[in-house]
Amino acid sequence: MMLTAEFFARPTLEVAPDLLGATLFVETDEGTCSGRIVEVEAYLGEDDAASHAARGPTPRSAVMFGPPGQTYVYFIYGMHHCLNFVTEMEGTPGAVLIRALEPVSGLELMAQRRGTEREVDLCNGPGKLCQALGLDLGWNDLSLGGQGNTQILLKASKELVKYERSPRLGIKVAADLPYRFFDVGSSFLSG
DNA sequence: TGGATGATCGCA
DNA sequence: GCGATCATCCAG
Repeated sequence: MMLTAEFFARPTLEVAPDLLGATLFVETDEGTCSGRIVEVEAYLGEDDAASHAARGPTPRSAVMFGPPGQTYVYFIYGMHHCLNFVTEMEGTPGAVLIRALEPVSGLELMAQRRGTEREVDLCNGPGKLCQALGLDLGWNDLSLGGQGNTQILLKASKELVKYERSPRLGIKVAADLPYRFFDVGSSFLSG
């Protein structure tokens, strides 16, 4: 069962834990890679100072105010990309940051892109997984599925994932909010 | 523990 | 325009 925009058209804090266990597929000219989502973070609107949407829409954050299910990919620290999926109804900002994956397929390609053979180091961080999957700004504001030889897909989980919450990592404001969700038993987490 | 490295955004 | 900031990663 593939996840569609409908899955994301609800409160961000409900979508975030439900994404745990889902499988993310990224198809490119080089091949297809996939991984099981084991760690995410929720970013809200004006009540969340750490969110790019906290001060209203900007050229970058406008995607977060758009229709649910769209990708939100941004460039940070001069060298890394981060992948989110937009949540909430159109007009209401929200997104879920994908922080870590358990590699499932395309490990050879991911290892080549990452420059390491260590399976545990391929996707255990938001920047790492974008590098492993070949994601950059060209993947921003895309719909799930779509057409052509490059596409991004999400397959729902059949299992019930046991997860925990914690404060989000790598932020200095709103650092107390417990908006990080992670698979308790996974050994592919970031941090 | 700090340096790389450049887009983004608020304010001038 | 300008400079502070940044949802990170890696070497040392």
